[in-house]
Amino acid sequence: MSAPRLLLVEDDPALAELLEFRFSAEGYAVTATPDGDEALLLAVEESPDLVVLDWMIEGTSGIEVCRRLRREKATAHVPIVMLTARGAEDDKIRGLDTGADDYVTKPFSPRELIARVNAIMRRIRPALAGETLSVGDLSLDATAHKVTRKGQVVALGPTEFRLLKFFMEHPGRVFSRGQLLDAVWGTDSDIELRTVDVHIRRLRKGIELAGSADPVRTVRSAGYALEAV
Amino acid sequence: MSAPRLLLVEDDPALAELLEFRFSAEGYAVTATPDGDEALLLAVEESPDLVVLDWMIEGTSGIEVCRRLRREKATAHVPIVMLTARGAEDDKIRGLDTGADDYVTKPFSPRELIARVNAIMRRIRPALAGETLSVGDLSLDATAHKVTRKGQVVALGPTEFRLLKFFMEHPGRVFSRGQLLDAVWGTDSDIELRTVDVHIRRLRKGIELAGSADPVRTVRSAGYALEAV
DNA sequence: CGCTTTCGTGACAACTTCGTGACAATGACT
DNA sequence: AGTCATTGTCACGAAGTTGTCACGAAAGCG
Repeated sequence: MSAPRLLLVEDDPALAELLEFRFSAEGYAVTATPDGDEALLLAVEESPDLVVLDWMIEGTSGIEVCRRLRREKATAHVPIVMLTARGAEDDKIRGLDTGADDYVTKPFSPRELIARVNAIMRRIRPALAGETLSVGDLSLDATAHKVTRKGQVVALGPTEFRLLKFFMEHPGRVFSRGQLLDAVWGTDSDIELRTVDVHIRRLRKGIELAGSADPVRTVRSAGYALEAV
Repeated sequence: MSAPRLLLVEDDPALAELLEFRFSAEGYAVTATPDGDEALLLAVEESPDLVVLDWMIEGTSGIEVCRRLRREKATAHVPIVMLTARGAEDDKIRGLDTGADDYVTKPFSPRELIARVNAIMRRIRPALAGETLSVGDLSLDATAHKVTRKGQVVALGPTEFRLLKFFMEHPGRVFSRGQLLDAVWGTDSDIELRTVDVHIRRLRKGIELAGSADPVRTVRSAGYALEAV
């Protein structure tokens, strides 16, 4: 599964940047624009999985963007989360049936918005549920116990899953076989160091993909690492 | 290892001291100030990796500090964790709106705050735990076990890696073959002195780069040194 | 300049470390 | 009981690394 695409339409530069950063960290591929007209173009070109739309924006107003998105066949069913100002117009806006899937009233916490977006994404694309680690073209959903590489779902054994998860929690860092045993098998396991090699091999075999390089790096006489970025 | 730097802005002396102690124990290099204006100066001077900011502080208010940090180019992307009073929902939310990355409501447990800070640190700087040595156009990441010269990744054998690391920990200093044997091979190694020459050669070959001078200096009848700067 | 000392270099055999296929033991599930 | 996936170990060969040596070049020195 490829990273879920998100179109962010917000004209406050500070807020836009913050949200773009947070959503990127959350594993979304974010496209941002402050302009309503440009948003309509981008919505068609990039076919995002979800649109976060500020009510007050330059160019075409947020609510108009919302209507037009619904009218266009290509974007008619994109989930839309509206950012609305708190105040007198609140009820009026809510009353208008523009087709938004959710509203978040300003001021809001990024965390709250992310939670709502994640909730919608889970509904649309169930595999996105829960906490998602993401390193390079790998992504791992801890709660759903699923791993994907470049969008392709990947089958791993329980041990390989834990091993990959540990690596993804510390991308780029080299771990000795002993450290991996402690972290993945448990501190009081009495297991041969070389056993790690075998599971590394099984992990590699599991996530191998034609045309893509092996992200697991072996560092001779030191251990293994998951290639960051 | 370059410890992650943390700027603590808190005007309650007891709480400040407690947090400073706990964060130090957690491995952070903590700079603390009770004053908002001073915090802005320190943020530029020390370029901390993260700022913990109390909402209610002397001098410039917490939220104003937050805004100004974002406005300054040097500090625009520093993660900020706000400490807010319970029930001050508006403050909390406005804090996030101005660019804080997370908030913790008082009263909180130090453990909770530390957990949040650690979480953000992991997200922002995954390789933070990794010390990266840097001498001239060489840089060495010990935890990732990677060496680069002018950005180019360089492949070294284990011994060459340790040798270079030792040199980079003492740039410019001349070491005799005996000293190098003790430092890189271990005190109780029974190895020919001339073997060092061979590994110096292998190191040179490994990091050689067209157009760049050899940073390894031979000091006749004394030993070797890594050219500083 | 000749002599001595010190260093750079290529070669190489001994040694480590790693990848891989196979296999038996285990436990879950039918 | 039987099937199946998973797991830990091992043995073997491939690949990389290491310490040593021999020889020649370079540097100091009277």
